[in-house]
Amino acid sequence: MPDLHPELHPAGFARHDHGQCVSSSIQAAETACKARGVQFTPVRRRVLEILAEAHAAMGAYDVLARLNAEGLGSQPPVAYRALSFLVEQGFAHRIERLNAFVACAHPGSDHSPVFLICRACGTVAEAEAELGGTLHAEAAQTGFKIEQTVVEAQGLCPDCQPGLEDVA
Amino acid sequence: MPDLHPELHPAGFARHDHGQCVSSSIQAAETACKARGVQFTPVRRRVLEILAEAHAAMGAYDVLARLNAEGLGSQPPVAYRALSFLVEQGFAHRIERLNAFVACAHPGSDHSPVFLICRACGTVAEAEAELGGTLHAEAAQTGFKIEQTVVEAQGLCPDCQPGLEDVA
DNA sequence: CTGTGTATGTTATAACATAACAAGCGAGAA
DNA sequence: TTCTCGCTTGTTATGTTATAACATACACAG
Repeated sequence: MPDLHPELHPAGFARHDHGQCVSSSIQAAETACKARGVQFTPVRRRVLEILAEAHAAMGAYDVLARLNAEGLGSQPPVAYRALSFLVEQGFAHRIERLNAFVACAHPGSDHSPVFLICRACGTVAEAEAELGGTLHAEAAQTGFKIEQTVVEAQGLCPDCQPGLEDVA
Repeated sequence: MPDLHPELHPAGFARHDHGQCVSSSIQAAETACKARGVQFTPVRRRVLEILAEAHAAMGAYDVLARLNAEGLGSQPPVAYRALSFLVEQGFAHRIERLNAFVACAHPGSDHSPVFLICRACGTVAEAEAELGGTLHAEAAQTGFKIEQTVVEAQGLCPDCQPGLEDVA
């Protein structure tokens, strides 16, 4: 994997109250878990916090290193299990392109996300897009029944485009 | 990786002359290479043939096994280099979701493909879609400059849908 | 013939992911 | 209480995907 600079550019291309968005992620997850009767355990909670704080894609082993530093688990399955749980429940997403994970930016709403991945700073922004309909329609013509879609765009975020600062 | 059944369902959801589509892939690649002044070496040609014949996504190590059986290379870099070349030149595509590769179904035309991946039989169909415009427009609002997109839909192809045969 | 560029061969290892089984623990039944 | 059931976590081991780094070969221009 190329270096993801997981700590840089903690915003989705816009400054915002970061502590707030972390705590709202956690709160949404807590509420949803209660409603669904699933457990929001310390490991799961902490992994979601780690992802939300990073506000960028993190590899499973990066997450694991954090957990390990805090005594919450040291072997890959611990991280993968927590990440799988978060993805299943819709609290986080997997970025196929990067073999990495991000906290969901729109927790609670049922959505099919579109990711904008900056190749310079590694920031991942989650957009909502209208592709679902178009795609389903196109697929229907061939008889294909879509269950799930992955849409990932790679490019340069506003902060990393030439003209303002360095070209990277 | 889940089993990809690389030999099954050799069509993009439609019967067609298979030998023909293989040879047209090869021919298009040969022409393009000549035009661009890059080499279409035996290994590269054979890898493209292997992908085109399979007409499904194949992992790099599956391709490597074939090469190895034919004495064309036995180490991972051989396969990865050839695959990278084919992807760069637009003769093949990488399916992120599957960590696998397919021969391009529309060689020659500059396109941003959409893949329909059947979770039951592993067939991968390549569609053209109009998403590029929509996506660019949405991204432009945030100031993000898209360079490349990945669109992959997973579901059931016509042959694998319940009602006709087994549900899988 | 010699240097340069491109491709391939080979070794080794990095990075990502999961199978399989053991152990802990809370909730509800007996 | 005590059992046992289901779920979560701990741990070992291994499987799978991918690349770094360096050596070799070969064609072609100078």
